[in-house]
Amino acid sequence: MLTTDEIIGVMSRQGLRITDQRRTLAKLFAESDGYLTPKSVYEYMGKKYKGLSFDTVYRNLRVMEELGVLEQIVFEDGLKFRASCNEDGHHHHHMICLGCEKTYPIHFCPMTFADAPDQFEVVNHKFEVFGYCKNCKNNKEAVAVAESAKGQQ
Amino acid sequence: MLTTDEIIGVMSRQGLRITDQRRTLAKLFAESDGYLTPKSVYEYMGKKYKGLSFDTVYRNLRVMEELGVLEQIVFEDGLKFRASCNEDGHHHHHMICLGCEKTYPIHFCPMTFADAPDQFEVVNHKFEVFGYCKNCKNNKEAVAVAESAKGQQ
DNA sequence: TTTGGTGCAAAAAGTTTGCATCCTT
DNA sequence: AAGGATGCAAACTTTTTGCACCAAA
Repeated sequence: MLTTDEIIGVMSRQGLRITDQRRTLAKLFAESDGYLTPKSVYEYMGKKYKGLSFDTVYRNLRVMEELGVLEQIVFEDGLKFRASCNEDGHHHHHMICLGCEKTYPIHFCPMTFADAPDQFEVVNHKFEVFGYCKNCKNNKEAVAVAESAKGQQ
Repeated sequence: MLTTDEIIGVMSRQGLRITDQRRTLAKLFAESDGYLTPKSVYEYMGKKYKGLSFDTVYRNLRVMEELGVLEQIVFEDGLKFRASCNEDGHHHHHMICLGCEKTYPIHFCPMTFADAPDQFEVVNHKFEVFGYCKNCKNNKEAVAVAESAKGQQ
C-alpha cells in the first residue's frame, strides 16, 4: 500500500499543490487499512480544519482517484475510498472484511479460467470476496455467546 | 429468467395486490434483457400512467427486490434492476455488456478455486465481467471507422 | 505574480417518508 | 368494507457547480 510520502510525491509530480489539508488526507489514507466513506473522511478532517467544506473533500477524493493514488469501490451502501495498493502494477483481487472493512489480497485471478463466450470482448472484470477476517469472526462469536447468555436469564 | 406471469404469481401469492401498474412493471422486466435504472423505469411507465410518481416506482422496485423477483446491482453510475434469473437456484455469474447492458451467464464460479486465506470466513462473493457483446462490438467498430473517415476529410 | 485550492452558497440528482385518497381484494 | 397502493409534497442524503478569496509555487 502507498505511504504518505508516496502519495504526496505522485500528487506533487503531477503538478498538484500540496496543501496542509492534502498532506493530512494522504496521511489518513496511508494509515487506514480499510475503506473510508466521503462522510467519514469529512468528519475526520473536520476535527482538524475548522470550517472545512464537503465539496473540497469530494474534489480531493476525485482528484486523488483520477491520479491513481486512491481506489474507489461502490458498496451496497455507497462509494468508498482507500489508498491504492497497485504501486507495483501487479494485478490482484481482494477479500473484504464486512466487520472492519480491511482488505486482504487474493492472487488468484478468475479471468485466466473464464473464457469469454461467443465473441464477447472483455474490457474489465470485478472479483471481490466478502466475509469476516479472523479477528472479526471471533468478535462475532463472542457477541453471539453474550446474546445467547442474555436470552437465558 | 422469470416471465411476466411468474412475477405476478409470486407477488400475488405473497399477498401483494396486483394493480395495473404492477402488471406493466412485471411485463417490462420480463421482456428486458438488461438492467434498468429507476429513472428509466419511471420514464417508461410515465408514458402509460399520466401523473405517475417517482416514489411509487421506488416502492415497487424495493418490494419486488425483497420478494426476490428482481435483482439489483450497484453499478459505478448507480443502482439498477433486472428480473431475477435464479428461479432454479442455480448459482452463476454474468458478463455484462457495456453497450446494451444485456447480461450473459457464466457458469464458471471462481470460488471453487480461490480458497480463503488465514481463516477468512467467506459469506459472499461478486464476479462480474464487463465488455462488449458481439453486436455492440460491431457497432463500436462501425463508429470508429466512420470517425476516422470524417477525420480524413 | 499566477494559477490552483478552498469555503460558501446553492443547485442538482437520487431516494425516502407522511398523509390523504383511491382501488384491489 | 378494509387495508394496501398511489399521488403529491416535502424532506433528506449525496454529489456537483459557480464564484470570490486565499495561498502554494
